[in-house]
Amino acid sequence: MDVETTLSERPRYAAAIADDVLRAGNRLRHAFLQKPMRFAPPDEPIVRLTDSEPPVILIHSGFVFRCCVLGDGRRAILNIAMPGDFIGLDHLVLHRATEEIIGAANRVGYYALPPSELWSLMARDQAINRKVVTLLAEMRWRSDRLAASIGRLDARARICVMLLDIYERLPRNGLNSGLTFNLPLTQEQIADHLGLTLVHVNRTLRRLREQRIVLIERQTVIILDLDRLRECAEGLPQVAELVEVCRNDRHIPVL
Amino acid sequence: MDVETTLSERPRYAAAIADDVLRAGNRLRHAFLQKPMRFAPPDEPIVRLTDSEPPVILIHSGFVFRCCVLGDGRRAILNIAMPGDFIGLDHLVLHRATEEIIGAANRVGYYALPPSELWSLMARDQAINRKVVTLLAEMRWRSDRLAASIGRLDARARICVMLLDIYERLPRNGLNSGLTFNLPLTQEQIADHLGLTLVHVNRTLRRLREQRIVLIERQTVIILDLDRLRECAEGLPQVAELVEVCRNDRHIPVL
DNA sequence: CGGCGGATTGAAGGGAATCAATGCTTGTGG
DNA sequence: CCACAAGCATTGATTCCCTTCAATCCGCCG
Repeated sequence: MDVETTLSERPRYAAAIADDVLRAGNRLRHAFLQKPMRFAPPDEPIVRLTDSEPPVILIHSGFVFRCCVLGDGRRAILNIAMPGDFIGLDHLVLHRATEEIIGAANRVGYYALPPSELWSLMARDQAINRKVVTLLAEMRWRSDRLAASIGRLDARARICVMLLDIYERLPRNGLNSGLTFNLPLTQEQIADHLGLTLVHVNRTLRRLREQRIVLIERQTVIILDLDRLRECAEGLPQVAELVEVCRNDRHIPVL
Repeated sequence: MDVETTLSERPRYAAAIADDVLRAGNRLRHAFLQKPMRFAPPDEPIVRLTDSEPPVILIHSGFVFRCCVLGDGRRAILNIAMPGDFIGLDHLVLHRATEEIIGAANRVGYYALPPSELWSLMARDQAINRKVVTLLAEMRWRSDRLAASIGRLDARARICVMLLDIYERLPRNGLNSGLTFNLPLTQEQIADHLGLTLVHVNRTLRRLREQRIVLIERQTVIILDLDRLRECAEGLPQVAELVEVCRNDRHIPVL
């Protein structure tokens, strides 16, 4: 593998702690599952900026994103999370959220754990502690990747990277992994995530459709030509080592 | 304070753990200071992609950045760190670096701690553990902020945000805090950091100079009009609460 | 001196934003 | 059941920020 392709591969975890972290991940999930499931209707933020002591969240169903609104009213979506993902780990150290956490389109089911409980869990169980550190590092890697993607790729490549990323995260989270999957995001939300405008996302999707690479209709993504999709996403190309990643990070689906 | 300005303020840490973390930060630094100081000549990476088991680093002198090269040879600089900053905390959980860590322009002095030693430190000392989690969360916030900045602001605003950010981090790290400071980055590196081209950075700097807002000459930044600089950086405006941040995060300078 | 990396500037082109108008679904209420 | 509104998707025309290509200049160093 080429040294140049680094930001593209998913990070690989040190072997010594991999299995350890794997099992700890399941214990961590288990702790969340003890909590009652909550639901957020669409358009109802899960975490608001005004909330004090916001919880850490494990998503059960539906897509969720973190977003912030800029001075001029424009919006930036920093992170898209799907069932099985944790979100809001920053709340471990922040007494107020820095971004809102909002459900996308459909109804969201989730488990919420207060930071204090997670801290004591981490203090008692060193492996869970490592899992949390691992999650934080992975999210940082993801944020960096987004910044590089927005800064250095054109609209077409950015969209392809995003779609491939979601496509490859789905099976990790125990979700359907076919070439067709559900993506409950509006084009405006995609635009806000990728630093584009709604209009330009639309045009770019049309071109991808005309070239028979990928088809997005309503909220369904159909990958028509996976190889060419990968080509388009090159620059920061995709996952070379899904196998090892799965070994290190697979978990019991929460669904 | 406006709810809309969130990603702009530095994160505020939960009061309960603030002092705790403050003292732990100094213990953490102390652990790094036990190591022999190392030096990296300019153009000599501190951490390479090929390194296995890369260390965590505390910077003593000089500026340092993390960067990755894309498929087409273009580069993305994801993070700029200055004396007093930690870098490479991701190496706690990665057995190979995802990005190179490179010194900028001048000679870099640093302390390096193997991940295994940091882990045992964290296991022994819960407060240090919290400090590390806090640092990781802060870096993620910084990465998110960069992504939002590149995605939603124009060249002028991006540059102003970057300059203000550095200007305000300097005193936190025990460095000179006047309106004039040293910025050992080439225009090309600034461009790679902000998702622009060298040429356009140059033009934008010229306009900022003509408007008598900020002057960059050689590697010296002179802020001519701090208020207007803040105006330009609006959108994700700057630090509203430097006081609280300092209280929570000031540390003994390592110089 | 010559070479080199960085900075500067001009001219031309393109990708994306903006402005604006029109469909298309969906949900709501009369 | 239809009318209507609202939100999202689609498309065209125009503008402009930024890139690309190219040339020059400057300070530095062997």
